[in-house]
Amino acid sequence: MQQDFLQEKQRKRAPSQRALATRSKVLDAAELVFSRHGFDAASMREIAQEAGVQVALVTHHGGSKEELFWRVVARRANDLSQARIDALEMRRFRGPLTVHAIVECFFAPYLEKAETGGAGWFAYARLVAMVSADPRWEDLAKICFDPTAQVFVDELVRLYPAASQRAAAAGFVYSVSALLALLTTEWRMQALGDARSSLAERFEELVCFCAAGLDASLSADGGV
Amino acid sequence: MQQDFLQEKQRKRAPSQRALATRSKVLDAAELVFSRHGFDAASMREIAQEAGVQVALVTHHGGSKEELFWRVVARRANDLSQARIDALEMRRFRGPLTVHAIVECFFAPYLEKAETGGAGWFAYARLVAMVSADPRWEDLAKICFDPTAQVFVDELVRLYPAASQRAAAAGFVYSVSALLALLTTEWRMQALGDARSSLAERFEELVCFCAAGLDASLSADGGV
DNA sequence: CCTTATTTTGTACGTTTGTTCAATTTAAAA
DNA sequence: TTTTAAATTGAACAAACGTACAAAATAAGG
Repeated sequence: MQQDFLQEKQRKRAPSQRALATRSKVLDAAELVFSRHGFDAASMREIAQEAGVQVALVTHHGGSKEELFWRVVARRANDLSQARIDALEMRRFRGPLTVHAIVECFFAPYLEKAETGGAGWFAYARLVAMVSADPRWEDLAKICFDPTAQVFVDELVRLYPAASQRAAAAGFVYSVSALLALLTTEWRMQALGDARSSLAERFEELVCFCAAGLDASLSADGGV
Repeated sequence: MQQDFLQEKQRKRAPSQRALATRSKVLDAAELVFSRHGFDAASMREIAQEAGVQVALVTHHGGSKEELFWRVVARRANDLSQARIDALEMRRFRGPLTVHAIVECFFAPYLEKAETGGAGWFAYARLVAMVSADPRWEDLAKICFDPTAQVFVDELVRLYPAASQRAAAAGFVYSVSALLALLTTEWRMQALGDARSSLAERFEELVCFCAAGLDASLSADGGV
């Protein structure tokens, strides 16, 4: 479902361990630099420098700049999507789903990965925000994000049969945008509020926010 | 409060009417092109072509590319901020404020301008989203957006005395991010939902979403 | 009308960009 | 060990970028 939108050319030999390591370094560096400057302001040369390799190696492992961005985004997308689907399935065994539970199953897996998986996941959140905001990445979003999103939207519709698919999708987009705001615009919040709090606390607070918002807008919805 | 962060050089003559017209054309074109491609992918040459003038004229009226972006954002910021403050003041006369009313006073003025003020306001929403998402524009946001935002956050704190300033600011940021999502990522929603609806309908739905979310997260908040 | 500040034109400069390619080194496969 | 596919190097390319500047055209102020 994920490896087939830009396949490698056919190989006659297995890649060396060093080659695999460099490929990882390149993708890590690209992830970091893309998240730092955005797609356009990021340069292949800075990515190369960050990875400690030659510029041509970035092209060799990542393809064109645009292909490289696709690869970086797609690399973590499967992992995260699977964790979300799993969380939803697990949650089903513990009784009927609530809005709060649905939102939590979508949000929590990222939090877990971000807290245990290192800085890469934090950079990744910024990339997701870029993809979600820029129509230029519409196809990428369609492939990497939409299938999982659709599962959760469907779950919302099942919970609010009177609500329209459109309203559920809208509420879901609002929720995700709030999540991305939490992850990417801490500087904005610190400018408006004072004290700090842990990431986990803010997550729980956000889940409440979104669950209540979804409940209100989907309960009120006429269902056209 | 708004014209003094990048002043013009002192003039000995009033600008001609043609000059003012071209300046407007340049700012309009810049607004359009910035919103189309983002700051980095936008080029001074495309802005010039869009405005139908020479490249050097864009520099002459807008300054450097970065200064030009500041001018474009600041141009509508005052107008919109004033409308929001006015809406809040007007609303006070009609009885005590509710969360729903506070959110509506912040959201509605933009809707009104977008529906009557032409395509520029739609492009402007994308610029606001860029400024809000990119730390590079922190100072710009601080000058153009924060004062008004602070007023609304304070209003929330007044309504929920037990809630912390931090929680109120977070809820406000979530709400604004959802508003920007509504205005800038219609393509994402259409991918997940089916039927369409009017902008005004979606606005009212979003106000419900945010009001309920704010109420839930600010009522639950311990108030540290 | 005359003066000259300002606006507009046209062009050019130096830099950085993404991408390409031949040569060299490395290591998988036989 | 030999072969050779793959990885890596280093350099170069044309194109596009933001910016600067002198010359020409325009119009405000007196």
